Amino acid sequence: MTQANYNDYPKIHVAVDCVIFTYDDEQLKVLLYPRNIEPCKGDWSLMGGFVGDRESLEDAARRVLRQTVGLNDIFMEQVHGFSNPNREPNDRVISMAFYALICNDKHSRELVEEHKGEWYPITQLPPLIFDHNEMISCALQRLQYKASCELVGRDLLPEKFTLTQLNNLYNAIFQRTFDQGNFRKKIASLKVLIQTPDKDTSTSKKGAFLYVFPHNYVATESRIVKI
Amino acid sequence: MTQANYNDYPKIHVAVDCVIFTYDDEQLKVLLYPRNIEPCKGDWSLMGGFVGDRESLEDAARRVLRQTVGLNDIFMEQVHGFSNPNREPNDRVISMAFYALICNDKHSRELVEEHKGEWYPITQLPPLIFDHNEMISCALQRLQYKASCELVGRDLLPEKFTLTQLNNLYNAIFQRTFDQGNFRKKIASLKVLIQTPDKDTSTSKKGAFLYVFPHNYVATESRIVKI
DNA sequence: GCAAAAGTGTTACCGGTACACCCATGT
DNA sequence: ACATGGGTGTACCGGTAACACTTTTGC
Repeated sequence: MTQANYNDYPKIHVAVDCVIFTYDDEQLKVLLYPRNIEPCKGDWSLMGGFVGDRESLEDAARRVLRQTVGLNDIFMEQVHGFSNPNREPNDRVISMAFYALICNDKHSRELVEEHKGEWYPITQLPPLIFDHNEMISCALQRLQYKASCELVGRDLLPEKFTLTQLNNLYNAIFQRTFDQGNFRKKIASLKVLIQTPDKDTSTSKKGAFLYVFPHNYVATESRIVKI
Repeated sequence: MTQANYNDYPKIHVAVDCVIFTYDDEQLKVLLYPRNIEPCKGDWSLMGGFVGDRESLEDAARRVLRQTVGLNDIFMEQVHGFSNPNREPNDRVISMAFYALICNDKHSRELVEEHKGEWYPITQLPPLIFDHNEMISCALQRLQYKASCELVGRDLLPEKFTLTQLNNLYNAIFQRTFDQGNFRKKIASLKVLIQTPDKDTSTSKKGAFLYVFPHNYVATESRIVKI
């Protein structure tokens, strides 16, 4: 009886790299780090880590995120596997890119600073090591796709937010402007957000109603944005 | 000067598994194989293979496809990485699922028979080993997404085909029926297919015009199907 | 003539877009 | 009163869906 014997097959270093998005100052931003080892020491890169022996890709990504921004329950999704044998000059590493969405006011700024992390607007990214720029492009595409199918505010905005904030978030994600009136109508038609009695008066005299996501919001059935 | 030293990090077996789609008998079908080693010997599975030391995931998938259906230039795309440490009972393997589209009349039936491959309609899949059923679900979703953004007939239909055939292909992919008149209008509006002078008379007395894709067709700008 | 598949036409409706307009309020 | 951002209303246009209809041909 033939038994599976995988010993003859090569084993390979497997890593994850995280495209961490946040929304701050009306911009979609990505968290970058100066690489601390040669080659390319000091160049900008995504935060990553190797996958452990008994660890799934998702577990590895969660671990990296915990160590990077100090958060446990983060929305996170596979983007693409990068596996060109020459993608790293020194050694052979296959890396799975992930993207994650975090609220700007919930993560640990101390942890980020400790590793000299910097938030870069998606529109003003520096050159990154290896294929990390490509990872970010792929991640943005995924985020746009997700945002076109469902409301993504829960993961990027504060608990309570105004429709204008949500509108601006979508502007930032798709790098275009959505008409205010039409955007509000669309959101209203989805019937998912809950209007609170509270108003935000920081940006207007009239004050804008604050909205929240329902507790168990998963996804909407209908498309939010045509892509 | 700190140099990258990855020796301390674990190495892992990496594999690819291929969801090979074809269109035959008005059905979308997937190629399955009886597993030839224990555990689960004889159970249905996708065709896969380990990734070589100096091989990208894509190269490994192409190699598997060549060995499986005897074709070189196949449309093929990453689906998702499956990495649960316990996904295979005997050993730890991370597998990248790919999906591929092949014309039913171009692949090598001898090769397929040699390994006892069987084409199963997507609607009548048997239970598969490990997480292979999940791989197929993910692959179908990807295919539907692709087919919603661009015409996929080139990879699944014969060189020349009728609009009814294309209509039926879309019915099979989305597992619903598209109205004949509306579908034809949609295809016409895309202005990508080229009508040949030839007709297919095998399924009708009147005969239906045969169409071809232009040589360098890549993708349409506008959506074909709302999803 | 009739059946069957190919192919065209008609109409109603829904949703997106553009844009004008009203509302509330602090200064 | 007026500027500012919040919020609403309207009119148009294009695409989609449902469905009826015509065409061609073999039997």
